[in-house]
Formats: sequence, C-alpha cells, structure tokens
Amino acid sequence: MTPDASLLLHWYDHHRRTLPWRAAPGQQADPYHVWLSEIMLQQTVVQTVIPYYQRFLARFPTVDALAEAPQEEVLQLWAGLGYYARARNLHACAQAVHKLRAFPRTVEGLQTLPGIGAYTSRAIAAIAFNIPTVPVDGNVERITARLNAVEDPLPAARPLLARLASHLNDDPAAQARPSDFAQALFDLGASLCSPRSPSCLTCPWRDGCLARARNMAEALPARQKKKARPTRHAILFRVIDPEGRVLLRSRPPEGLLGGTDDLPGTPWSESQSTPSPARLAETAFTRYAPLQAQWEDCGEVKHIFSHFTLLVRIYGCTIPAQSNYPIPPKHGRFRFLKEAVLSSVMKKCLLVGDRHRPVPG
DNA sequence: GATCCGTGGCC
DNA sequence: TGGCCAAGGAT
Repeated sequence: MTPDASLLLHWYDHHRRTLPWRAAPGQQADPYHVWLSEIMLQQTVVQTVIPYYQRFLARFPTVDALAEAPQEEVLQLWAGLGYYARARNLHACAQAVHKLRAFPRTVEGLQTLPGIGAYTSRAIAAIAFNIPTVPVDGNVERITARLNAVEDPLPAARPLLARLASHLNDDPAAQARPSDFAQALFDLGASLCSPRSPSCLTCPWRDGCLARARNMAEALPARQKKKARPTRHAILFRVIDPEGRVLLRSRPPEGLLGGTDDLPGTPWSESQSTPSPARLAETAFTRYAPLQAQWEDCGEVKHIFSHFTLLVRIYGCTIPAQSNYPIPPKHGRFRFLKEAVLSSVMKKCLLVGDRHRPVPG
C-alpha cells in the first residue's frame, strides 16, 4: 500500500530533529554538509557522528579544503569512527568533486563517486537537491517491511523492500517536498518506528500499516541468522622510549584498519591454528618481539570487530635513557600519541595496564 | 549472493 | 554476558 505522505510530513513538521548538518526549515541544505554527514552515518549512529562531523567541518569548511588536505590528516580526524575505507573514499571523493567543480546533481552522477552507492546517492539527491527519490537505508527498510508486513528475512528481502519503498514516492505530496520526505522517513524510523518496541499508537501511518494490524510490527523485518564470530589471538608489544613515545607500525593502506597505526607483534591468528598460550608467547618473544627485553605482562584486551573477536595480550617494556637498542624498521618507529592514527582497538591496547604506557597526548 | 570492513550502546 | 543493531559500499 502507499500511505498518505502528507500525514508523515505533518508529523515531521512538528517533531523534526535538529541535527548539525540539517538546514533550517524552508532552507536548502549545503551539499557538502549533506554528503559529509551521510558518509559518516553509514552504519553509524547519530550520537557517535556528531562530534566527528563538527571537527571535520571546523577543520575542512569546504569540500575543496578537504580535497587539498593530506590523507594522513583526514585519517587522523577519522580515527575511532571505524570502517576506515570510508575515510579513504571520502578523501578521493572530495578530490573528484574538486575537479568537477561541484557535486553532480543526479543520482547516477553521484553514484559514480567513490564511497557513494545506491543509498547515499539518493540521500544526497533528495536532501541536498530536492530530487524526488527514496533513499532506502535500514530505517526505510524497516518501515517498508512493517507497512507491507513483509516476512521474508533480510538480506534476501532487500530488492523487494527497495521496490516497495520506491512507491512511497507515488504520492504527489511526497514529490512536492523530497528533502523533507526523506528526512521524515529517517526521523520516523529513529523515533516511532524503531527496531524495538515501536510506538504504533502515535504513528502518523498507523492506519494503513499491515504489521500493526497483525500485531507483528516489533518482529519485522526478519533477519537471516548470522554465523558465529570466530576468535583470533595476538600478542602485541608496547615499547616506550625515554621520551614517552611508543613504537608503532603503519598498517597497509587497504584492508582491516587500513592506514591506521598499530603495535608490533604476532599475526592475528585464527583460534584453530593457535598453539597453546604458552607456546604462542614463546614464539612471540623469539620471533616477533621488536627487541630482547624483560617483558612485563600489561594485561589483555578484548575487542569485537564485525566479523571476528580479537583477544590481545600486551607485553611492555620501557627503554632506559642513554641506551641504544637498535630496532629493525619493520617493527615501526617511535611516535607521540598525537602524531598517530589510532583505531579504537589500538587505543585500548595502548592504555591497558598501568606500566609502560606512552605519555598522554 | 556472500564476504569483508569498526565501533559503541542496549537489553 | 553475548547477540543485536546502526543514515552501506566495495569486491
């Protein structure tokens, strides 16, 4: 069914959330602001994004400023947000837009840019350029699954939900305010039509909603069961120099935590092929330690990634002043914390325990 | 279609 | 505690 768009827009006019990247009512949003926020919001909640968004905008007021910045600085500002390919693509996209002199104003044109896919292209087109299109994110999938009582599990139901969602735009009232309509869908999904305990009683679309009629809103959309997360183990070494710097490597530019810095140590092995902890430690000290030292156990860090759990044992040592310990470059170089690009997992690894810690920065 | 790719909050 | 989920994209 196609619900009444004017009911949703009326609700939105009274319950609209104020967000840093949103234009004031009746105003046109800045495409740069919309794009930057949408990239950050991919798989990331609003409250996490807000401080990052503010820092980015303060440092890079325009897309050209972002394009001209060194990638290292972009990554540093991004550090902690996760999915670091987004930062790489963000930078590449800024440079492409800089060359084009402006953001493309069509869904197809936007989608040719790095980091902009089916969802983000439509979000920018609708919000920044007022083009009548429905961006289908997790919110819109959930709303659509409930309106139509679609019981097929995600992700297989995705094409069906996208097709159904596109019909939300059939209502001329939606096409009259594409930017507001898209954002109204997000606000509805974030507040009333939430994943758990949806507030159907006050929903502007309660009357036509099949899931509500069948009392199954909370159970939708169904999802395919995810397979269990394996555990990987590693031993990492925290070497502090007399100035309080820490020995850090640069990770390869692509792949897991691409472009961030990390502590030297063993590979992050699968638990299957992992020898006993004692054996792993022995191998670590002889094969992977950056130097021979009296290693002190600084503790364990557990970190959950999207597709595996990491258990890290940290061993630390502090190099005495006026001494010379040659360290092969493959183990990294000494850096102050503020010079480093630190993922959340590495921040944990640097802070655990109370000895052999780098100076705060 | 399936997999890889972070992080933090919630119950 | 552990599983779930969030304004997805690239390969």
